Amino acid sequence: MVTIKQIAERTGLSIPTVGNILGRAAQRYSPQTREKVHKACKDLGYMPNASAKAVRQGRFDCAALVLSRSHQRTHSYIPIGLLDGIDDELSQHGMHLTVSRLSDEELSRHDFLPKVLRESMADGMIVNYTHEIPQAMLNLVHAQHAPAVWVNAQIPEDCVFPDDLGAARAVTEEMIKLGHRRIALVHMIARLGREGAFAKHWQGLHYSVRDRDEGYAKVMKRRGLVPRVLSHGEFIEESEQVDRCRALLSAKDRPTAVICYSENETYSLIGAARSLGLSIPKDLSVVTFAPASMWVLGYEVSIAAVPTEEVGRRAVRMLLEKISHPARSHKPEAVGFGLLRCQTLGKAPPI
Amino acid sequence: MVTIKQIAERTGLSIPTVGNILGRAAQRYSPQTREKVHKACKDLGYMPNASAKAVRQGRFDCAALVLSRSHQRTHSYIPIGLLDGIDDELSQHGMHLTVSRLSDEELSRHDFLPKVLRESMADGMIVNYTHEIPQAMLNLVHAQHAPAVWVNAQIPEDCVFPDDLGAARAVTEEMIKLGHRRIALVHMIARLGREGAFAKHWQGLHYSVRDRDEGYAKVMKRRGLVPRVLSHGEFIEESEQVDRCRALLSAKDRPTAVICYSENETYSLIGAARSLGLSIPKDLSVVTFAPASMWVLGYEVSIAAVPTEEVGRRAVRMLLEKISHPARSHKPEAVGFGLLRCQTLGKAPPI
DNA sequence: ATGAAAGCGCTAACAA
DNA sequence: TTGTTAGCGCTTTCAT
Repeated sequence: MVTIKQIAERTGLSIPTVGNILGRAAQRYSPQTREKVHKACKDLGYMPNASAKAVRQGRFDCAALVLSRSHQRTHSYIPIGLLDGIDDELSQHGMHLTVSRLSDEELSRHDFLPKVLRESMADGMIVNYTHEIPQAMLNLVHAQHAPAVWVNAQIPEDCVFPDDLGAARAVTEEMIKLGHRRIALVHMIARLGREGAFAKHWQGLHYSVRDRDEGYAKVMKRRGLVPRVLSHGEFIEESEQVDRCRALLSAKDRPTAVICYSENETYSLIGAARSLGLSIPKDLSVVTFAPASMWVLGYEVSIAAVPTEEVGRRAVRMLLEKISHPARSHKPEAVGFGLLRCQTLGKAPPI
Repeated sequence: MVTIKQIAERTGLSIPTVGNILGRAAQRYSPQTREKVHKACKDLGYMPNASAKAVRQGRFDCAALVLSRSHQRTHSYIPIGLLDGIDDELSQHGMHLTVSRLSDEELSRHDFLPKVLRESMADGMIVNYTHEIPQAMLNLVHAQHAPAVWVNAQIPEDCVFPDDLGAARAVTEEMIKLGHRRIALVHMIARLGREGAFAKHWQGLHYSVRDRDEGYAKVMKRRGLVPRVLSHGEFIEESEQVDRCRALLSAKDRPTAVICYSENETYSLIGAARSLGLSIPKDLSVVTFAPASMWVLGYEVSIAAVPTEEVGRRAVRMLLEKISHPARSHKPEAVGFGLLRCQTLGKAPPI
């Protein structure tokens, strides 16, 4: 490892001189000296040691992202947008990111915690522990003595999450504006855990399940329309999902517009629609919640675009605030969705 | 921040005593003293400062994961398995992970590099820069003076990647063993960049495109069969993909088995098959490359399971080797796929 | 414009 | 069994 000491020796200057020139006080020195130092650095391939700086400054210039690992099977992906948003915003402030995953089992065993939670190495944490946040998790974060911001979760304070409620409302309103009256919400609730249990009363489900349902249902009722949901409170085997969609779409009073909870439902629904000879969007409009535009069976689907990247950015900004003023707490921030209108959303057919 | 100094003051012991008790030399001290120290730590909420340790030990106990950001639009996801594999293996060795993304544009601007590449903060790096690795990238990594391992890329040394060649061979062999003769490979090459250009001769494409094609084609030829690929050397609009699959499947000599490059093709292909009334796997077998099992229109699709997690683990092991012995270089490691047989792979229909 | 001295939190060698 | 001393790489006064 090349150190400023070596640069000092090579240039015949003192250690602080080199440090100052490479740091914030460069203008105090003569151009020649500066040049000499920079040349030596280039020659030797010097890079500052982030840890030494951190020790001295009492600040890591680092944020930790804690990811929940509990639902690995069902959520095979990390929203890359979250990483993008977080990392972009962090690097604008000269900070970097360390990442760690934490499973439910590890929550209890204090001897088996990830390093990020055992040692201090970050100025704050962004916690992506979205489903019901266990007390043990709150304790762990508290034990860190570091400011924390939750993403993708609704808690009383210090959290940033996509505004699923507003988005569901907006999509429903938009469909009604297009003349739709029979609008359904399709959400095949996934099996929770190994035992095949599923949630009652939203228990153990991500808040978006409740909020998307609620936003949709409230607007429907306010307009005097009847909400129809396939299918909360019931677990549907993957193998049956298409059939259930077919049943929904072949009923006499079939919906003319469907809001899908996510990509999964969209594939089944559009597949079912095609197999019934329904054409999109003439006979059926489809909008789905998704992070980015998606093509299904030749259609570019209209999207309520989950603002994952913006959530990341806002979380970082909130975290930086908290790092500066640890005492202050912040109100929950709901980040608005974009509504991306593509081929699959159109006027209601005449009835 | 709570330091061992404060623990020392509170317990009336010396700083090194506290440090030793919390570190590797605990057994040298009396149970009472140890207990006193541990109690004080718990009371004050002490956590060791990772940076201070790093400075002193000349070792960060940290690996950096550098992600390419270049194909953000098309690759909206990070394979979580990679993170899982890397982080699991790292934490078994008391190390943690920092993450950074790097776009093609940033490669050139040395003033706009991510911190991980400007400062030293990791003992080594895992580089996930999969498409043609630019010289600038190699220079950057070299400038770090830190050992590096590439994942998901084929370079002359120090890389770990999924064995797409072997997997394609294995899948093709398996289909032939089941009696299939007319086997096709479906891969709708994605548009590269904004201009809609697409690759010739695999240029600018991920190695898996070439290797999956090659593995498939070689086995076909060796068995005296004719490889049929939809469609290399041609860019197919998303809106046309289903129609192209329909064309493929409605020809008189239609394939009885299809290997899909990825999820995308699988949706289109199975959609087309269903719309033609083909039943799966009676009339048509389907296998796709994918990270995990997937359900499409009611079928659980047979999978060549990309061993992303294992790639991560192996990369870490190779990296640790390199950290211990920086001079040694390692031969490329190809990690085998699992073949997950589900509903969509069956015997060839009688012709 | 440059350097000397001190110290961040932790650890390792050695002394007592 | 415990304490002393020294030092990792860097930054921050404060002299010169």
